[in-house]
Amino acid sequence: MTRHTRSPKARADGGGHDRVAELRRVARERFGWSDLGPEQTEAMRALLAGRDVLVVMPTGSGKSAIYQVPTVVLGGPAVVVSPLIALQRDQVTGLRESAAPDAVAVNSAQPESATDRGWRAVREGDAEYVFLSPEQLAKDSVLKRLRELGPSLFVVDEAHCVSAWGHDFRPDYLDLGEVAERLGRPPVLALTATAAAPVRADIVEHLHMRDAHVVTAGTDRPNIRLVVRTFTDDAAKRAAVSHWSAGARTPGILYTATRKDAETHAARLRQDGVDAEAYHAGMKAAERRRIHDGFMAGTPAVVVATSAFGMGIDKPGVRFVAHASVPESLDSYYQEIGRAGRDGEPADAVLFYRPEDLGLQKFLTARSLDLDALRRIMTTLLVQDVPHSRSRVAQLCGLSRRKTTDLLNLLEEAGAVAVEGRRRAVRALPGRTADEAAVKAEEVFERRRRTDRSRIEMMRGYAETPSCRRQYLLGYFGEQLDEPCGRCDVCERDDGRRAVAGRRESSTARGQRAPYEPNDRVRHAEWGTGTVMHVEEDRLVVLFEQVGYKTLSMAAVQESDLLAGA
DNA sequence: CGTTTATCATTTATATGATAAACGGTGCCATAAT
Repeated sequence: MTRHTRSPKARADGGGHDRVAELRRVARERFGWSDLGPEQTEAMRALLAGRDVLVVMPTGSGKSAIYQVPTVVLGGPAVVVSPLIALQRDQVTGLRESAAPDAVAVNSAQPESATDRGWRAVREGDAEYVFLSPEQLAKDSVLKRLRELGPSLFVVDEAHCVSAWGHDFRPDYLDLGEVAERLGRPPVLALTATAAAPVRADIVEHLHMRDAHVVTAGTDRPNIRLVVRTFTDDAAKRAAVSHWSAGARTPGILYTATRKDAETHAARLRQDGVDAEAYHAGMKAAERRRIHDGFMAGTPAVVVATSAFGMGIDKPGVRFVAHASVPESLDSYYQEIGRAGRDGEPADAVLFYRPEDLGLQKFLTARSLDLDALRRIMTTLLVQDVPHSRSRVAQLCGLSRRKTTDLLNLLEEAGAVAVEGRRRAVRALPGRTADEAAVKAEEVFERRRRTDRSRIEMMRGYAETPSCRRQYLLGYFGEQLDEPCGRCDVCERDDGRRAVAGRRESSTARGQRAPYEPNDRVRHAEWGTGTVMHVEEDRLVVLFEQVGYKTLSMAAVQESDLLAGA
Protein backbone atom coordinates (compact mmCIF):
# COMPACT_ATOMS: atom_id res chain seq x y z
CA MET A 1 0.00 0.00 0.00
CA THR A 2 1.39 3.39 -0.83
CA ARG A 3 0.87 6.67 0.87
CA HIS A 4 -1.37 8.40 -1.68
CA THR A 5 -4.02 5.70 -1.72
CA ARG A 6 -4.94 6.05 1.89
CA SER A 7 -8.03 7.34 3.55
CA PRO A 8 -9.17 10.63 2.07
CA LYS A 9 -12.47 9.72 3.70
CA ALA A 10 -11.02 9.65 7.17
CA ARG A 11 -9.73 13.20 6.83
CA ALA A 12 -13.00 14.55 5.48
CA ASP A 13 -15.54 14.34 8.30
CA GLY A 14 -15.45 16.14 11.61
CA GLY A 15 -15.47 14.82 15.18
CA GLY A 16 -18.47 12.96 16.56
CA HIS A 17 -19.70 9.69 17.93
CA ASP A 18 -18.91 7.81 14.76
CA ARG A 19 -15.30 8.90 15.22
CA VAL A 20 -15.28 7.61 18.77
CA ALA A 21 -16.66 4.32 17.54
CA GLU A 22 -13.92 4.22 14.94
CA LEU A 23 -11.28 4.99 17.57
CA ARG A 24 -12.59 2.16 19.72
CA ARG A 25 -12.62 -0.20 16.80
CA VAL A 26 -9.03 0.63 15.85
CA ALA A 27 -7.94 0.38 19.48
CA ARG A 28 -9.49 -3.07 19.71
CA GLU A 29 -8.54 -4.49 16.36
CA ARG A 30 -5.08 -3.05 15.83
CA PHE A 31 -3.84 -2.58 19.40
CA GLY A 32 -5.83 -5.13 21.36
CA TRP A 33 -7.19 -2.60 23.85
CA SER A 34 -10.71 -3.51 24.77
CA ASP A 35 -11.56 -0.11 26.13
CA LEU A 36 -10.35 3.47 26.20
CA GLY A 37 -10.40 5.67 29.29
CA PRO A 38 -12.41 8.89 29.34
CA GLU A 39 -9.27 11.08 29.24
CA GLN A 40 -7.85 9.09 26.36
CA THR A 41 -11.08 9.42 24.38
CA GLU A 42 -11.37 13.11 25.12
CA ALA A 43 -7.83 13.83 23.94
CA MET A 44 -8.22 11.69 20.81
CA ARG A 45 -11.47 13.35 19.81
CA ALA A 46 -9.93 16.78 20.17
CA LEU A 47 -7.06 15.71 17.93
CA LEU A 48 -9.41 14.34 15.30
CA ALA A 49 -11.23 17.65 15.39
CA GLY A 50 -7.94 19.29 14.49
CA ARG A 51 -7.16 20.81 17.88
CA ASP A 52 -3.87 21.03 19.75
CA VAL A 53 -3.88 18.98 22.93
CA LEU A 54 -1.79 19.04 26.10
CA VAL A 55 -2.11 15.84 28.12
CA VAL A 56 -0.90 15.66 31.74
CA MET A 57 -1.38 12.12 32.94
CA PRO A 58 0.67 9.74 35.09
CA THR A 59 2.94 7.32 33.24
CA GLY A 60 1.32 3.96 32.76
CA SER A 61 -2.12 5.45 32.17
CA GLY A 62 -1.91 4.96 28.42
CA LYS A 63 -0.56 8.25 27.14
CA SER A 64 0.98 6.68 24.04
CA ALA A 65 -2.39 5.40 22.91
CA ILE A 66 -3.52 8.99 22.55
CA TYR A 67 -1.45 9.46 19.41
CA GLN A 68 -1.11 5.85 18.30
CA VAL A 69 -4.80 5.26 17.66
CA PRO A 70 -5.69 8.60 15.96
CA THR A 71 -2.68 8.21 13.66
CA VAL A 72 -4.34 5.14 12.17
CA VAL A 73 -7.68 6.90 11.85
CA LEU A 74 -6.13 10.01 10.28
CA GLY A 75 -4.20 7.94 7.80
CA GLY A 76 -0.99 9.95 7.79
CA PRO A 77 2.20 9.26 9.69
CA ALA A 78 2.84 10.80 13.11
CA VAL A 79 6.05 12.63 13.89
CA VAL A 80 6.95 11.76 17.48
CA VAL A 81 9.60 13.78 19.29
CA SER A 82 11.28 11.68 21.94
CA PRO A 83 14.16 12.89 24.12
CA LEU A 84 16.26 9.73 24.35
CA ILE A 85 17.40 7.31 21.69
CA ALA A 86 16.89 4.46 24.16
CA LEU A 87 13.27 5.53 24.53
CA GLN A 88 12.82 5.66 20.77
CA ARG A 89 14.20 2.15 20.54
CA ASP A 90 11.76 0.82 23.14
CA GLN A 91 8.79 2.41 21.39
CA VAL A 92 9.81 1.10 17.97
CA THR A 93 10.28 -2.41 19.33
CA GLY A 94 6.96 -2.30 21.13
CA LEU A 95 5.06 -1.28 18.02
CA ARG A 96 6.84 -3.81 15.81
CA GLU A 97 5.84 -6.62 18.11
CA SER A 98 2.16 -5.68 18.02
CA ALA A 99 -0.50 -5.84 15.35
CA ALA A 100 -0.41 -2.05 15.26
CA PRO A 101 1.34 -0.19 12.46
CA ASP A 102 5.13 -0.23 12.59
CA ALA A 103 7.40 2.57 13.71
CA VAL A 104 10.84 3.76 12.72
CA ALA A 105 13.45 5.90 14.40
CA VAL A 106 15.79 8.44 12.88
CA ASN A 107 18.93 9.06 14.90
CA SER A 108 22.70 9.00 14.91
CA ALA A 109 23.00 5.77 16.87
CA GLN A 110 21.99 3.51 14.04
CA PRO A 111 23.73 2.88 10.72
CA GLU A 112 22.68 5.05 7.82
CA SER A 113 21.28 2.03 6.05
CA ALA A 114 18.80 1.49 8.87
CA THR A 115 17.68 5.10 8.69
CA ASP A 116 17.26 4.85 4.92
CA ARG A 117 15.16 1.73 5.35
CA GLY A 118 13.07 3.60 7.88
CA TRP A 119 12.38 6.52 5.57
CA ARG A 120 11.39 4.12 2.81
CA ALA A 121 9.05 2.20 5.10
CA VAL A 122 7.19 5.35 6.07
CA ARG A 123 7.06 6.60 2.50
CA GLU A 124 5.54 3.36 1.33
CA GLY A 125 3.03 3.23 4.15
CA ASP A 126 4.67 0.30 5.93
CA ALA A 127 5.26 2.38 9.05
CA GLU A 128 3.17 5.13 10.62
CA TYR A 129 5.31 6.54 13.42
CA VAL A 130 8.61 8.36 13.07
CA PHE A 131 10.56 8.84 16.28
CA LEU A 132 13.24 11.50 16.44
CA SER A 133 15.03 13.88 18.78
CA PRO A 134 14.66 17.66 18.62
CA GLU A 135 18.23 17.81 17.31
CA GLN A 136 17.28 15.77 14.25
CA LEU A 137 14.46 18.21 13.63
CA ALA A 138 16.96 21.06 13.54
CA LYS A 139 18.29 19.68 10.26
CA ASP A 140 16.83 20.94 7.00
CA SER A 141 17.33 17.60 5.25
CA VAL A 142 15.26 15.81 7.88
CA LEU A 143 12.52 18.42 7.83
CA LYS A 144 12.28 18.26 4.06
CA ARG A 145 11.75 14.50 4.10
CA LEU A 146 9.15 14.77 6.86
CA ARG A 147 7.29 17.53 5.09
CA GLU A 148 7.00 15.39 1.98
CA LEU A 149 5.30 12.71 4.07
CA GLY A 150 2.51 15.10 5.03
CA PRO A 151 2.37 14.16 8.72
CA SER A 152 -1.07 14.03 10.31
CA LEU A 153 0.13 14.63 13.88
CA PHE A 154 3.07 16.30 15.59
CA VAL A 155 3.63 14.66 18.95
CA VAL A 156 6.02 15.74 21.69
CA ASP A 157 6.50 12.99 24.24
CA GLU A 158 7.94 13.85 27.69
CA ALA A 159 6.95 17.41 26.87
CA HIS A 160 8.19 18.81 30.19
CA CYS A 161 11.64 18.55 28.58
CA VAL A 162 10.72 21.66 26.58
CA SER A 163 10.75 23.59 29.82
CA ALA A 164 13.33 21.62 31.78
CA TRP A 165 15.96 21.34 29.05
CA GLY A 166 15.08 23.82 26.32
CA HIS A 167 16.39 26.93 28.03
CA ASP A 168 19.92 25.66 28.41
CA PHE A 169 20.74 22.01 28.08
CA ARG A 170 19.05 21.13 24.79
CA PRO A 171 18.07 24.38 23.10
CA ASP A 172 16.58 22.67 20.05
CA TYR A 173 13.57 21.92 22.24
CA LEU A 174 12.62 25.58 22.03
CA ASP A 175 12.34 25.42 18.25
CA LEU A 176 9.76 22.67 18.04
CA GLY A 177 6.89 25.10 17.49
CA GLU A 178 8.66 26.42 14.43
CA VAL A 179 9.32 22.87 13.32
CA ALA A 180 5.62 21.98 13.53
CA GLU A 181 4.85 24.93 11.29
CA ARG A 182 7.40 23.93 8.73
CA LEU A 183 5.84 20.47 8.65
CA GLY A 184 2.53 21.92 7.52
CA ARG A 185 1.26 22.48 11.02
CA PRO A 186 -0.68 19.30 11.82
CA PRO A 187 -2.38 19.19 15.25
CA VAL A 188 0.22 19.33 18.03
CA LEU A 189 -0.01 16.87 20.90
CA ALA A 190 2.14 17.36 24.03
CA LEU A 191 2.37 14.50 26.53
CA THR A 192 3.79 14.58 30.04
CA ALA A 193 3.27 13.01 33.44
CA THR A 194 3.69 16.17 35.47
CA ALA A 195 3.63 19.86 34.67
CA ALA A 196 3.14 22.76 37.07
CA ALA A 197 1.68 26.00 35.71
CA PRO A 198 4.93 27.59 34.51
CA VAL A 199 5.94 24.35 32.78
CA ARG A 200 2.60 24.14 30.99
CA ALA A 201 2.97 27.76 29.90
CA ASP A 202 6.44 27.00 28.53
CA ILE A 203 5.15 24.01 26.61
CA VAL A 204 2.24 25.88 25.08
CA GLU A 205 4.43 28.83 24.16
CA HIS A 206 7.36 27.01 22.62
CA LEU A 207 5.31 24.44 20.74
CA HIS A 208 3.21 27.32 19.38
CA MET A 209 0.09 25.55 20.56
CA ARG A 210 -3.14 27.32 19.64
CA ASP A 211 -6.05 27.30 22.03
CA ALA A 212 -4.67 24.12 23.51
CA HIS A 213 -7.17 21.64 24.85
CA VAL A 214 -5.79 20.49 28.21
CA VAL A 215 -6.57 16.98 29.41
CA THR A 216 -5.56 16.09 32.95
CA ALA A 217 -5.97 13.01 35.02
CA GLY A 218 -5.44 13.65 38.73
CA THR A 219 -1.81 14.16 39.67
CA ASP A 220 -2.17 12.57 43.09
CA ARG A 221 -0.66 9.16 43.71
CA PRO A 222 -2.23 8.36 47.07
CA ASN A 223 -0.47 5.03 47.49
CA ILE A 224 2.91 6.76 47.72
CA ARG A 225 3.77 7.61 51.30
CA LEU A 226 5.66 10.89 51.55
CA VAL A 227 8.43 11.22 54.11
CA VAL A 228 11.13 13.82 54.75
CA ARG A 229 13.96 13.19 57.16
CA THR A 230 15.99 16.23 58.12
CA PHE A 231 19.67 16.31 59.05
CA THR A 232 22.24 18.89 60.02
CA ASP A 233 25.27 16.63 59.79
CA ASP A 234 26.36 15.18 56.46
CA ALA A 235 27.84 12.01 57.92
CA ALA A 236 24.69 11.33 59.90
CA LYS A 237 22.60 11.76 56.80
CA ARG A 238 24.79 9.37 54.82
CA ALA A 239 24.54 6.75 57.53
CA ALA A 240 20.76 7.14 57.67
CA VAL A 241 20.45 6.84 53.89
CA SER A 242 22.43 3.60 53.88
CA HIS A 243 20.66 2.17 56.85
CA TRP A 244 17.20 2.98 55.59
CA SER A 245 17.86 1.81 52.03
CA ALA A 246 19.39 -1.46 53.19
CA GLY A 247 16.24 -2.25 55.14
CA ALA A 248 13.68 -1.06 52.60
CA ARG A 249 11.46 -3.31 50.54
CA THR A 250 12.81 -3.65 47.04
CA PRO A 251 12.87 -2.99 44.15
CA GLY A 252 13.77 0.62 44.70
CA ILE A 253 15.64 3.60 43.35
CA LEU A 254 17.99 5.79 45.39
CA TYR A 255 18.70 9.16 43.80
CA THR A 256 21.89 11.07 44.53
CA ALA A 257 23.01 14.54 43.48
CA THR A 258 26.44 13.53 42.19
CA ARG A 259 27.96 10.62 40.30
CA LYS A 260 30.42 10.05 43.08
CA ASP A 261 27.66 9.72 45.66
CA ALA A 262 25.93 7.22 43.41
CA GLU A 263 29.08 5.12 43.38
CA THR A 264 29.79 5.33 47.09
CA HIS A 265 26.22 4.63 48.18
CA ALA A 266 25.99 1.68 45.80
CA ALA A 267 29.24 0.23 47.14
CA ARG A 268 28.09 0.68 50.70
CA LEU A 269 24.76 -1.01 50.02
CA ARG A 270 26.52 -3.93 48.37
CA GLN A 271 28.63 -4.31 51.50
CA ASP A 272 25.39 -4.57 53.42
CA GLY A 273 24.32 -7.39 51.16
CA VAL A 274 21.94 -5.39 49.00
CA ASP A 275 21.80 -6.17 45.29
CA ALA A 276 22.58 -2.58 44.27
CA GLU A 277 24.28 -0.93 41.32
CA ALA A 278 25.21 2.64 40.49
CA TYR A 279 23.93 4.39 37.39
CA HIS A 280 24.95 7.75 35.94
CA ALA A 281 25.84 9.41 32.67
CA GLY A 282 29.56 8.93 33.23
CA MET A 283 29.27 5.19 32.73
CA LYS A 284 29.71 3.32 29.48
CA ALA A 285 26.58 3.00 27.38
CA ALA A 286 26.66 -0.79 27.49
CA GLU A 287 26.95 -0.80 31.27
CA ARG A 288 24.06 1.64 31.61
CA ARG A 289 21.93 -0.47 29.38
CA ARG A 290 22.77 -3.62 31.31
CA ILE A 291 21.69 -2.02 34.58
CA HIS A 292 18.59 -0.45 33.10
CA ASP A 293 17.43 -3.72 31.53
CA GLY A 294 18.50 -5.64 34.62
CA PHE A 295 16.45 -3.47 36.93
CA MET A 296 13.41 -3.95 34.71
CA ALA A 297 13.96 -7.71 34.85
CA GLY A 298 14.55 -7.89 38.61
CA THR A 299 18.26 -7.51 39.32
CA PRO A 300 19.76 -5.27 40.56
CA ALA A 301 17.00 -4.78 43.09
CA VAL A 302 18.21 -1.27 43.86
CA VAL A 303 19.64 1.28 41.47
CA VAL A 304 21.59 4.16 42.97
CA ALA A 305 21.51 6.88 40.39
CA THR A 306 21.79 10.49 39.40
CA SER A 307 18.92 12.07 37.53
CA ALA A 308 20.13 10.27 34.40
CA PHE A 309 18.12 7.22 35.45
CA GLY A 310 14.43 6.91 35.09
CA MET A 311 12.90 8.06 31.86
CA GLY A 312 11.35 5.01 30.29
CA ILE A 313 11.29 3.12 33.58
CA ASP A 314 7.73 1.87 33.61
CA LYS A 315 8.09 -0.89 36.14
CA PRO A 316 4.96 -1.55 38.13
CA GLY A 317 6.32 -2.86 41.44
CA VAL A 318 8.91 -0.30 42.53
CA ARG A 319 8.50 -0.10 46.32
CA PHE A 320 10.57 2.96 47.10
CA VAL A 321 12.17 6.01 45.59
CA ALA A 322 14.54 7.63 48.05
CA HIS A 323 16.57 10.81 47.63
CA ALA A 324 19.94 11.06 49.33
CA SER A 325 19.87 14.75 48.48
CA VAL A 326 17.30 17.25 47.19
CA PRO A 327 16.78 17.58 43.45
CA GLU A 328 16.55 21.02 41.83
CA SER A 329 12.80 21.39 41.85
CA LEU A 330 9.55 19.84 42.95
CA ASP A 331 8.92 19.19 39.27
CA SER A 332 11.91 16.85 39.15
CA TYR A 333 11.11 15.44 42.55
CA TYR A 334 7.58 14.49 41.60
CA GLN A 335 8.72 13.11 38.28
CA GLU A 336 11.20 10.89 40.10
CA ILE A 337 9.03 9.64 42.95
CA GLY A 338 6.31 8.97 40.40
CA ARG A 339 8.33 5.92 39.41
CA ALA A 340 7.29 4.24 42.66
CA GLY A 341 4.12 2.27 43.18
CA ARG A 342 2.85 2.20 39.63
CA ASP A 343 1.03 -1.00 40.58
CA GLY A 344 -1.10 0.97 43.03
CA GLU A 345 0.31 -0.90 46.02
CA PRO A 346 1.90 1.04 48.91
CA ALA A 347 5.28 2.58 48.17
CA ASP A 348 7.61 5.02 49.93
CA ALA A 349 9.07 8.33 48.79
CA VAL A 350 11.68 9.36 51.31
CA LEU A 351 13.69 12.55 51.05
CA PHE A 352 16.86 12.79 53.13
CA TYR A 353 17.08 16.52 53.53
CA ARG A 354 19.87 18.80 54.53
CA PRO A 355 19.47 22.51 53.81
CA GLU A 356 23.11 22.79 52.68
CA ASP A 357 22.36 20.42 49.80
CA LEU A 358 20.32 23.17 48.17
CA GLY A 359 23.64 24.92 47.49
CA LEU A 360 24.64 22.36 44.90
CA GLN A 361 21.36 22.79 43.09
CA LYS A 362 21.84 26.54 43.12
CA PHE A 363 25.22 26.06 41.52
CA LEU A 364 23.88 23.65 38.92
CA THR A 365 21.07 25.93 37.84
CA ALA A 366 23.22 29.05 37.85
CA ARG A 367 24.19 30.09 34.37
CA SER A 368 26.19 33.07 33.35
CA LEU A 369 25.39 35.49 30.59
CA ASP A 370 27.97 36.71 28.09
CA LEU A 371 26.82 40.29 27.56
CA ASP A 372 29.61 41.03 25.10
CA ALA A 373 28.57 38.16 22.87
CA LEU A 374 24.96 39.26 23.16
CA ARG A 375 25.84 42.77 21.96
CA ARG A 376 28.05 41.42 19.22
CA ILE A 377 25.23 39.31 17.81
CA MET A 378 22.85 42.24 17.84
CA THR A 379 25.37 44.62 16.29
CA THR A 380 26.05 42.09 13.57
CA LEU A 381 22.39 41.37 12.86
CA LEU A 382 21.44 45.05 12.76
CA VAL A 383 23.70 45.72 9.78
CA GLN A 384 22.63 42.66 7.79
CA ASP A 385 20.22 43.21 4.91
CA VAL A 386 18.99 39.65 4.73
CA PRO A 387 18.11 37.09 7.40
CA HIS A 388 20.76 34.52 8.21
CA SER A 389 20.76 30.99 9.50
CA ARG A 390 21.90 30.45 13.06
CA SER A 391 25.13 28.80 12.05
CA ARG A 392 25.87 31.72 9.74
CA VAL A 393 25.29 34.14 12.61
CA ALA A 394 27.62 32.07 14.77
CA GLN A 395 30.23 32.26 12.04
CA LEU A 396 29.86 36.00 11.55
CA CYS A 397 30.23 36.64 15.27
CA GLY A 398 32.98 34.15 15.88
CA LEU A 399 30.93 32.22 18.44
CA SER A 400 30.01 28.56 18.77
CA ARG A 401 26.71 27.49 17.25
CA ARG A 402 25.61 26.33 20.66
CA LYS A 403 26.23 29.63 22.39
CA THR A 404 24.74 31.56 19.51
CA THR A 405 21.56 29.48 19.69
CA ASP A 406 21.24 30.15 23.42
CA LEU A 407 21.69 33.88 23.00
CA LEU A 408 19.41 34.07 19.97
CA ASN A 409 16.71 32.32 21.97
CA LEU A 410 17.05 34.99 24.65
CA LEU A 411 16.95 37.77 22.08
CA GLU A 412 13.93 36.23 20.45
CA GLU A 413 12.11 36.04 23.77
CA ALA A 414 13.09 39.65 24.39
CA GLY A 415 11.48 40.62 21.08
CA ALA A 416 14.75 41.82 19.59
CA VAL A 417 15.08 39.29 16.81
CA ALA A 418 12.59 37.37 14.70
CA VAL A 419 12.90 33.89 13.29
CA GLU A 420 11.53 33.65 9.78
CA GLY A 421 9.33 30.71 8.86
CA ARG A 422 10.63 28.45 6.17
CA ARG A 423 14.37 28.45 6.67
CA ARG A 424 14.34 29.59 10.27
CA ALA A 425 16.58 32.48 9.41
CA VAL A 426 17.09 35.18 12.01
CA ARG A 427 16.94 38.91 11.59
CA ALA A 428 17.01 41.85 13.97
CA LEU A 429 13.77 43.64 14.62
CA PRO A 430 14.08 47.39 14.09
CA GLY A 431 13.57 50.03 16.76
CA ARG A 432 16.29 49.13 19.22
CA THR A 433 20.01 49.65 19.35
CA ALA A 434 22.23 46.67 20.06
CA ASP A 435 22.71 47.87 23.61
CA GLU A 436 19.00 48.29 24.23
CA ALA A 437 18.32 44.83 22.86
CA ALA A 438 21.05 43.37 25.03
CA VAL A 439 19.51 45.00 28.09
CA LYS A 440 16.10 43.52 27.24
CA ALA A 441 17.63 40.08 26.74
CA GLU A 442 19.45 40.40 30.04
CA GLU A 443 16.11 41.10 31.72
CA VAL A 444 14.71 37.89 30.25
CA PHE A 445 17.76 36.07 31.52
CA GLU A 446 17.46 37.57 35.00
CA ARG A 447 13.79 36.72 35.15
CA ARG A 448 14.59 33.12 34.35
CA ARG A 449 17.30 33.03 36.98
CA ARG A 450 14.89 34.36 39.57
CA THR A 451 12.28 31.75 38.73
CA ASP A 452 14.90 28.98 38.79
CA ARG A 453 15.93 30.14 42.25
CA SER A 454 12.34 30.28 43.37
CA ARG A 455 11.83 26.70 42.24
CA ILE A 456 14.68 25.62 44.47
CA GLU A 457 13.04 27.55 47.30
CA MET A 458 9.85 25.55 46.67
CA MET A 459 11.89 22.42 47.15
CA ARG A 460 12.96 23.83 50.50
CA GLY A 461 9.35 24.71 51.22
CA TYR A 462 8.27 21.13 50.70
CA ALA A 463 11.04 19.74 52.88
CA GLU A 464 10.37 22.22 55.67
CA THR A 465 6.61 22.53 55.59
CA PRO A 466 4.96 22.02 58.97
CA SER A 467 1.75 20.88 57.31
CA CYS A 468 0.65 18.03 55.09
CA ARG A 469 3.25 17.29 52.42
CA ARG A 470 0.78 16.05 49.87
CA GLN A 471 -1.24 19.23 50.12
CA TYR A 472 1.92 21.20 49.51
CA LEU A 473 3.00 19.03 46.59
CA LEU A 474 -0.37 18.96 44.87
CA GLY A 475 -0.81 22.68 45.46
CA TYR A 476 2.42 23.18 43.54
CA PHE A 477 0.84 21.40 40.59
CA GLY A 478 -2.28 23.48 40.85
CA GLU A 479 -4.45 20.79 42.41
CA GLN A 480 -6.06 21.21 45.78
CA LEU A 481 -6.43 18.46 48.32
CA ASP A 482 -9.16 19.52 50.70
CA GLU A 483 -7.98 17.56 53.69
CA PRO A 484 -4.57 16.46 54.99
CA CYS A 485 -3.66 13.16 53.37
CA GLY A 486 -2.87 10.99 56.38
CA ARG A 487 -0.14 9.31 54.30
CA CYS A 488 2.83 11.56 54.95
CA ASP A 489 5.21 11.91 57.88
CA VAL A 490 3.64 15.17 59.05
CA CYS A 491 0.15 13.73 59.18
CA GLU A 492 1.42 10.58 60.87
CA ARG A 493 3.73 12.30 63.34
CA ASP A 494 1.05 14.60 64.55
CA ASP A 495 -1.01 11.56 65.25
CA GLY A 496 -4.05 13.10 63.71
CA ARG A 497 -3.99 16.25 65.82
CA ARG A 498 -3.11 18.55 62.98
CA ALA A 499 -5.24 16.51 60.63
CA VAL A 500 -8.27 17.22 62.76
CA ALA A 501 -7.35 20.87 63.02
CA GLY A 502 -6.92 20.96 59.26
CA ARG A 503 -10.35 19.51 58.73
CA ARG A 504 -11.90 22.05 61.03
CA GLU A 505 -10.09 24.79 59.20
CA SER A 506 -11.13 23.68 55.79
CA SER A 507 -14.76 23.41 56.81
CA THR A 508 -14.77 26.94 58.18
CA ALA A 509 -13.05 27.97 54.98
CA ARG A 510 -15.98 26.61 53.07
CA GLY A 511 -18.48 28.39 55.22
CA GLN A 512 -16.79 31.77 55.55
CA ARG A 513 -14.15 32.48 52.98
CA ALA A 514 -10.53 32.48 54.16
CA PRO A 515 -8.55 35.60 53.23
CA TYR A 516 -6.76 33.69 50.49
CA GLU A 517 -7.53 30.47 48.73
CA PRO A 518 -5.61 28.45 46.16
CA ASN A 519 -5.97 29.73 42.60
CA ASP A 520 -6.88 33.26 43.76
CA ARG A 521 -5.36 35.90 41.54
CA VAL A 522 -3.43 38.49 43.53
CA ARG A 523 -1.23 41.51 42.95
CA HIS A 524 1.86 42.49 44.93
CA ALA A 525 3.22 46.02 44.73
CA GLU A 526 6.74 44.89 43.92
CA TRP A 527 6.31 41.45 42.37
CA GLY A 528 3.28 42.03 40.16
CA THR A 529 0.44 39.60 39.57
CA GLY A 530 0.40 36.01 40.68
CA THR A 531 -1.65 33.00 41.67
CA VAL A 532 -2.05 31.59 45.18
CA MET A 533 -0.69 28.04 45.14
CA HIS A 534 -0.81 26.95 48.73
CA VAL A 535 -2.19 28.30 51.99
CA GLU A 536 -1.04 27.36 55.47
CA GLU A 537 -2.10 28.72 58.81
CA ASP A 538 0.63 31.33 59.01
CA ARG A 539 1.96 31.63 55.49
CA LEU A 540 1.09 31.23 51.85
CA VAL A 541 2.86 30.44 48.60
CA VAL A 542 2.21 32.58 45.56
CA LEU A 543 3.41 31.97 42.02
CA PHE A 544 4.25 35.37 40.50
CA GLU A 545 4.58 35.61 36.74
CA GLN A 546 7.69 37.75 36.88
CA VAL A 547 9.61 36.45 39.87
CA GLY A 548 8.42 32.88 40.35
CA TYR A 549 7.36 31.30 43.62
CA LYS A 550 7.35 33.32 46.84
CA THR A 551 6.47 32.26 50.34
CA LEU A 552 4.82 35.09 52.29
CA SER A 553 4.06 35.37 55.95
CA MET A 554 0.31 35.59 56.45
CA ALA A 555 0.71 38.09 59.29
CA ALA A 556 2.86 40.42 57.22
CA VAL A 557 0.54 40.14 54.26
CA GLN A 558 -2.51 41.00 56.32
CA GLU A 559 -0.94 43.72 58.44
CA SER A 560 0.42 45.76 55.61
CA ASP A 561 -2.11 44.70 53.02
CA LEU A 562 0.60 43.40 50.66
CA LEU A 563 -1.66 41.51 48.33
CA ALA A 564 -4.55 43.05 46.49
CA GLY A 565 -7.01 40.97 44.51
CA ALA A 566 -6.19 41.01 40.81
C1' DC B 1 27.01 27.23 47.59
C1' DG B 2 29.40 23.60 49.95
C1' DT B 3 32.63 19.84 49.87
C1' DT B 4 36.75 17.65 48.42
C1' DT B 5 41.34 17.64 46.85
C1' DA B 6 45.85 19.79 46.18
C1' DT B 7 49.48 22.60 47.83
C1' DC B 8 52.30 24.57 51.07
C1' DA B 9 54.47 25.94 55.37
C1' DT B 10 56.20 24.38 59.34
C1' DT B 11 57.41 23.46 65.60
C1' DT B 12 61.38 20.03 59.44
C1' DA B 13 56.93 14.76 60.81
C1' DT B 14 56.29 7.47 58.36
C1' DA B 15 52.36 14.99 60.26
C1' DT B 16 49.20 18.41 60.60
C1' DG B 17 46.64 22.46 59.78
C1' DA B 18 45.74 26.36 56.95
C1' DT B 19 44.61 28.04 52.54
C1' DA B 20 43.67 27.84 47.68
C1' DA B 21 41.79 25.61 43.78
C1' DA B 22 38.74 22.49 41.67
C1' DC B 23 34.50 20.31 41.20
C1' DG B 24 29.63 19.32 40.90
C1' DG B 25 23.88 17.00 36.03
C1' DT B 26 20.86 15.83 32.37
C1' DG B 27 21.91 13.97 25.78
C1' DC B 28 21.80 14.82 21.33
C1' DC B 29 25.16 15.10 17.20
C1' DA B 30 29.38 15.73 14.53
C1' DT B 31 34.04 15.07 14.08
C1' DA B 32 38.55 13.49 15.03
C1' DA B 33 41.75 10.08 16.16
C1' DT B 34 42.78 5.18 16.10
